[in-house]
Formats: sequence, structure tokens, C-alpha cells
Amino acid sequence: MPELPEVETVKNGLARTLVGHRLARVEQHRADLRFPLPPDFAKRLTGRRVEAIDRRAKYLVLRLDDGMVLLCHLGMSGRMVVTKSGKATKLGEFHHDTGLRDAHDHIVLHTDHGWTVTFNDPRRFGMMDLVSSNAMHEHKLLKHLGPEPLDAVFDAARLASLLKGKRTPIKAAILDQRLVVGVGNIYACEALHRAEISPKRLAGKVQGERAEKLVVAIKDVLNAAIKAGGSTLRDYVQATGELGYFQHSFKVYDREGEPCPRCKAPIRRLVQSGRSTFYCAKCQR
DNA sequence: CTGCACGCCTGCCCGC
DNA sequence: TGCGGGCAGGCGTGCA
Repeated sequence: MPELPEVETVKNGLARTLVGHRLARVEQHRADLRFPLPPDFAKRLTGRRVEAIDRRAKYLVLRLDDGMVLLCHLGMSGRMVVTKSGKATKLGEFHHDTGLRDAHDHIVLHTDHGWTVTFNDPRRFGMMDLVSSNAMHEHKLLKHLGPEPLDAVFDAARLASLLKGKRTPIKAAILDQRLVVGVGNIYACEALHRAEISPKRLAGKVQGERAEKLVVAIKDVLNAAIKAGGSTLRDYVQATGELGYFQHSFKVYDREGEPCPRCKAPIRRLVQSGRSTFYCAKCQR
């Protein structure tokens, strides 16, 4: 489910349920997700109070009352399903009154006030880890991450300098989490369309005016998507059951053959480093 | 160092 | 109806 706007939406949904509450019981149904879960994972979470929930890049950061942090990444197909008394609040199609568990419900957190948060991830590209709060930014998976795109420090000058001399296509560059975090395949396509930049343009040649337009496009598209509650694809459901609706605002993503909303030329699809890119060959240069 | 293909998984959709 | 191929919001690894 996740690019930055979806993770941000999940974060907000989880915060309402978890912050200020203790994890009275934790179910762990697998030893590993993408990576092995740490030893005594469920045991170490049990009894902890969730102090706050943050986001870094596409990682959820649950701050616990013992100075530890629960890091979660949703991968491609991970979801957090919030339920009460074993029933979905809405639309949680696999949480029936019977209490039957879905085959991909890997971790279930039960709070001290009768709510559950279920991490469900069919493809298991997601991850969870426990790390001390102090050491979090030195975590192997976090230490090379680039700037947050919505931070003020991420501006045209910063982007231009990050791209300078890069010989990869700009589409690949903005997907690279070492350059800037949070932008995934959908929002990369959408941001490049907004900025009228071809996904094939050499990253190093996105400078000056183009870098300015791209920074604005990235920030605008992410902010608009957050406001819409993220994008809901293939019937996936957000944390509390509400559906994000930004997918209705896609200009190019998954719209091959449809007319470009700006110039009416047909949207094209191409594959770059193994991933679909959707773009308008006429107005993106 | 850089850029890119591959693999990790399951599920769904399409064409035959 | 069944089956195979291609595709899917991510990212670490290993290769040239």
C-alpha cells in the first residue's frame, strides 16, 4: 500500500488507536517477514505503552515507553487493520465475528482498551524491527536515507545538487531513497507529469528552472495525496477502514492510452529499471 | 563509486 | 473452467 502519503495516513490512523495505550497482548504468527523478527519480539512488546507514532521515509516509528522504537515498513502489500472486539470497524472483510484469522495476519497488537491492530501482508515485503530510540538513525535500513521531501531543507538548490552529474534517468533518481525519501512509483510518475519533465531525461540535466518545478511538483502531489487520505488501489483498505481517494486524481499513473489531461496526447507506458512509467511524451520534456 | 537486473512473495487479471 | 504469463504502491543484494 505504501508511498509517503499512504504511510502518513496509516500513521495518523494508528495514532488515534494506539498512542497513550499499552499493548496488553501481542500475537506473532511468523518468525520472519522480509527479514527475521528480533528474538522475543512479542514478549518485548507486551506491556509497553505507545508514547507517539512518527514516520521516517516510508517507515512507521512507534515510540515505546522503554526507550525502544518499533520500526515497521509496509512493503508492497502491507496493511494495518484496526478493529474493536474482534470485529472490523468497517470494510475489514477478513475479520469476521467468528474470530477467524486471515492467513496473512502476521502480527496482532491487542491494546489495554480492547482494540486490535493487525499487520496483514500477503507478499511479506514488509518488515518490523525493535531498536533503541537513540540508535534508530544508525539502523542499517535508515542510515542512508535522504531528506524528507516535505521538509523545508528539501528545496530546488538541494535537489539540483543531489542530481548533479547523475547519469541515471530522472524517474529512477527520484525513486532512489538515498536522494529523497517517500516518493514511489505512482508519485514519481505524477510529479514528473506536473513538472512537465520527461521520465527519461538524464537526472544530471534537471537543474535550474526544471529542478525548481520538480521540487514544487513533488511537494504538491504528496501534500494533495495526504489531504485525500492517500491512494487506494486494488481495494486495499486504510488503517481504520476509510478509503483514500487520491487515485481519482491520477493524471498519468495506470492511464496508458488515455488522453493527457493537459495536452490530450495519449499517455504512454514504458518500463524503467523494471517498473512501469506512465507519461505524456508531448508535454513532458 | 555508479547504474541496473534480480529476487523476495502472493494474488489477481487477462488471454488462450 | 483451467492454466500460464505478466503484472503489482518496495528495496537490498550482487553484478558489470
